[in-house]
Amino acid sequence: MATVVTEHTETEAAKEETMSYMMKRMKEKIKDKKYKMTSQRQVILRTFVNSNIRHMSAEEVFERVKKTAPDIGLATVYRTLDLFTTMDLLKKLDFDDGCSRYELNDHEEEGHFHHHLICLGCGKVWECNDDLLETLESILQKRFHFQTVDHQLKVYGYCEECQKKRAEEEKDEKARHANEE
Amino acid sequence: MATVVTEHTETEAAKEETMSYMMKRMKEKIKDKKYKMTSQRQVILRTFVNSNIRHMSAEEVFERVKKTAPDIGLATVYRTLDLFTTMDLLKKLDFDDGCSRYELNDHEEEGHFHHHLICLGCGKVWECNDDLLETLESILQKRFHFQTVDHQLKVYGYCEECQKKRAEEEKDEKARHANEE
DNA sequence: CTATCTGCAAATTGTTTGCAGTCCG
DNA sequence: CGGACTGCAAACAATTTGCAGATAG
Repeated sequence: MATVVTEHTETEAAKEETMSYMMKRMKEKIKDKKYKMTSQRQVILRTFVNSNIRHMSAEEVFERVKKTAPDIGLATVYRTLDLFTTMDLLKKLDFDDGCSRYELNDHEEEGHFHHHLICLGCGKVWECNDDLLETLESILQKRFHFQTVDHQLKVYGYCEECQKKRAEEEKDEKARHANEE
Repeated sequence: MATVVTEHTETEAAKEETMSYMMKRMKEKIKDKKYKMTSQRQVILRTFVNSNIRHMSAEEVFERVKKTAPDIGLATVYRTLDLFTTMDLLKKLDFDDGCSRYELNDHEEEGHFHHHLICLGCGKVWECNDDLLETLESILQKRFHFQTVDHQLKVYGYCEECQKKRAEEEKDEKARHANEE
């Protein structure tokens, strides 16, 4: 299973701000529907805001949350992540590493998507905020009459580091071949 | 689990051609490495070429292959699909419906990707061959020094049919609300 | 002949569900 | 108080693995 390491640098002040913003959104949306505000739900949301890791799997969230709330069950984590996803607080992602990942859905402005560069070498994931695809929707609408709600672009390739590694490996490979023959 | 229904119309003649082309590629690649040419592998590849269904899950392939080769095991199907994917004969896809799907990787020209429009209503998948993203790679290279090998764009939204359905449902919903109050 | 491949069954892994008890509103 | 929510354990579904026998080259 590839490790998805995406650091996220943010000042403490900025964190506070995101924190209260997300909390407010959660409280609004929870009141909106007939849901309840439980300690588990608060802790899980807080985990996303406080963590430097931007994309977390259910298991990762579970491990982190257990430190604050040791009695929590994995099933609750799954149920909460699911709920938050339908509430648009989180976004469910898939990096082909065998499990779903979730990230804070803090920029909810329409039409501003962000993409993921997934390194096939080390599995690291970069984020790329871009409006490259801004016009895509209108094209799809015209050509397929398809009403776009969201899209996810995954780009597979090699990061700078792995490009170097691979170049060296290839060199070694060739050297070995030359010796064998 | 959403059903992925993507029909693929092709004349018998075209099928024959794809068939022999794919078979040739398989034989080449199998000889290239130290792999062996088994009847199971041939049957599985043939299944992809002959089927009208473009994207198949392991289970679907298994069901189809069993008709020709009743003794085959599901594990073999998985192992073969995996092998074919690393051999670039197939492409592994993920439509978020709980299982991986595979499609024939017949157009191997670089830079010509095709995208999937996934309907959030009925789960149907459309294909959209397009060069919209042709310039993407060069931008990523410049900005992130990321060497792109492949990318996958998934577009979520509603197909024409489901747009109508949803409009009606909304109307009904409103009518019901009006009655209640 | 022998390394690769296969079928089978058992094991793993990520996720979901049923249920009895707990807790928010 | 009552329905929503929780933890637990059992259930599930997709995929993987170990192994003894089969088979391609």
